[in-house]
Amino acid sequence: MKHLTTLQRHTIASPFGPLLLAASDQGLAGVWFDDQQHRPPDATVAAWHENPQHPLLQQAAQQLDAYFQSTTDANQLFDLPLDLSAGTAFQQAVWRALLEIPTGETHSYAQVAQAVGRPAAVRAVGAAIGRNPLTIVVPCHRVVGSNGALTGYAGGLQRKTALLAREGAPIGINVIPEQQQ
Amino acid sequence: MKHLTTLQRHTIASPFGPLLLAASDQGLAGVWFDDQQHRPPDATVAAWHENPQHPLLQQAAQQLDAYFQSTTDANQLFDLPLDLSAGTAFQQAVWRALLEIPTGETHSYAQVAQAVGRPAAVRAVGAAIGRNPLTIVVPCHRVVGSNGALTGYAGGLQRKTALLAREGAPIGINVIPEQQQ
DNA sequence: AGGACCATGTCCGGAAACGGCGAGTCACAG
DNA sequence: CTGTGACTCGCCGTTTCCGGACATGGTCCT
Repeated sequence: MKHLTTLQRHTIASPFGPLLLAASDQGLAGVWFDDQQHRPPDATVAAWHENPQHPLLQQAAQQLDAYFQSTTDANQLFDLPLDLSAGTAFQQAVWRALLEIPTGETHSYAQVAQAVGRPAAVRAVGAAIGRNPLTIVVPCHRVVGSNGALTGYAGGLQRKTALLAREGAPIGINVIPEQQQ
Repeated sequence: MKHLTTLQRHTIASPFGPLLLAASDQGLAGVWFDDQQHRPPDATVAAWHENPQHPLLQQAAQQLDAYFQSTTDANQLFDLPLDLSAGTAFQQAVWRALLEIPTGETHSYAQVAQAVGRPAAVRAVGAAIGRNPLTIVVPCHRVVGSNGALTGYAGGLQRKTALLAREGAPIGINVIPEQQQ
């Protein structure tokens, strides 16, 4: 991931743990769980400007709250400008493809690979999805193995399962009991 | 059963219910009851070409009609080219062995196993007979347990009994009253 | 520039389960 | 003493299932 500079940041609470939000002047640039993988290093985050007043951050916080509270019907959430410029061209293509997956559905990594026009780049897609900087907002949790296995989630399989469950998506096989995270 | 492609099909009526006929360019490839076990899936059948005019299918239909109408004397019925290529080598051997059983007789699974040179492969013979793609034409209904029990029939024991009865074959023991099908 | 890493998917081979059985055993009637 | 019937167990080709071995393509690291 490219180095992100000059960001505004703010941390909010969520049912799944604290969320760190980050915004550039282009749009929302980051949503991370405190303890997730591929999070920007603390040193980097410390250099950003803590700013609870930032309009975009407030807006994002509000929409996330709405997402967490709506127990059932959840459509067309998240209407925000996004700044995906931190990713490579390929990664951005993948992330954008994720935005097309409707709530309550799951696609396979192969399907996503197909969607970005690189049918064989399946593992690369997996890698790209793993680096998704916008947890929840870019629904990387809606991608599962073609056999239905959850296979992975930067925030932990526990959270992936919970997110899918509350979206009403069909949850596939083998949610490995232990070894989550 | 291997995947059969590019077949011509036609469904005819019979005293035992509708029969689906299928022909390849090698010969008659299938005769199934609508509701029998081990029938090709509907999706597969749908891909075949409905063709009532096909000479072989017409011929088969005619010979089947003759079989159903001849109340008593029924010899050397069914003079048709058969396409058994859908089966494994073993299955084909078994099916060919069935063709040797004269009308009005029954053989045991053990006898058939003997006939194909695998005296011990008795259960395997049973399995192979169960997959017979050419009901009636390949007389799998003429095989009963060595103690005379009917034991099984993909089209239902009801039909097996009736077929044997009208062929004048000795019907063995225990035609289980209920549980026919 | 080269090589290792992966939130995958496919293919292949071995192992186990599954039958349209039959022979052998045992327990009970007649 | 025969004869039945319920049960167990070995039989063997097929099917299904499972685990391991790859190919794959972008990134990241050296």
